[in-house]
Amino acid sequence: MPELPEVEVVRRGLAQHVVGRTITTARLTGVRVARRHDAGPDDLSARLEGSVVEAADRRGKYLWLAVRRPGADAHALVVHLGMSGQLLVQEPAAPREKHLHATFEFADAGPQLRFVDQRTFGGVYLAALVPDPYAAGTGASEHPHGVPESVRHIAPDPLEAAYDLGAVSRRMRARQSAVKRAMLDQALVSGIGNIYADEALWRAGVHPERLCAALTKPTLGRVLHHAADVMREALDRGGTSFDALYVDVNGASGYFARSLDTYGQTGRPCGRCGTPIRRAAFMNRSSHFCPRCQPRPRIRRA
DNA sequence: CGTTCATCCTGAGAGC
DNA sequence: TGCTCTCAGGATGAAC
Repeated sequence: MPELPEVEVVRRGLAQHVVGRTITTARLTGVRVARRHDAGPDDLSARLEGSVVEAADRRGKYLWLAVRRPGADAHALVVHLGMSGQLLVQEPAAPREKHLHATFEFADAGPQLRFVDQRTFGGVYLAALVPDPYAAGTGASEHPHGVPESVRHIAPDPLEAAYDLGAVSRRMRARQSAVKRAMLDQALVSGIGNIYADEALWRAGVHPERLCAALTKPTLGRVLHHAADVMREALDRGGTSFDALYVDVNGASGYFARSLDTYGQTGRPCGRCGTPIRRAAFMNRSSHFCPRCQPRPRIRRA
């Protein structure tokens, strides 16, 4: 479940069903699912055995479990869901999903944690925890265990206290690139993907290919404000599910798909002006927008 | 700095 | 029925 609301739904499921339990066995199928774990799948399995899950944390689309073996430092079991990854909490006797890549068993012999991913763009790996480079410095951090070293380059997402909308819009304005490209840059602001970028731009009435530098600061602020807003609304409805690929840890779908105004609405009337929503290729993927509410940039880029 | 493009995979749906 | 083509919630690295 790729974007922030969907990943947060999964994180909450992990907090409820996995935190506090002790991992006895981690079974990885093949090498691909653990390809980002440099020492290989066997090392990952071995290092997880006997670990207690202390927390389920997230930044943007990156999810991790803080795990600790008795007497050792905490580490992060990082999970990225990619395009089609799922984390499911299932009884040991439950049938194996077709694209099951990892199974985590617990000392209580209760439900297992399973990683299922049709396309295997996602994966799991173990990483050291380092101090959050974006921590505000004052008071308690939202990430008391820190962040995985591999997540250091990921900027705070709009639902974090460390998120600074003013700073992001300032950095954005300095860019000579399309506004949608900047919104999808996880090192600038994290958690936004193709769906919520299109939705936020529709709400703000900004064409995805407008140059950041050509937009006013208030306009950029509005775009970012809408991005946070639409993701909060989606989270309230359990995320966006188009099919069975995007479900929570119990296999349940979210209900935000019916609330989408542009994404996947090609040809349907714009909710504001009735003009048919258009789809255009952009960054090797698709943008959806209203050609009337979101006029094209006047100057075409070379 | 930026951008485009390819790549990693599987499956669904359209058109022929 | 089957074939080909396009498309899909993402991230990364090469080449320009």
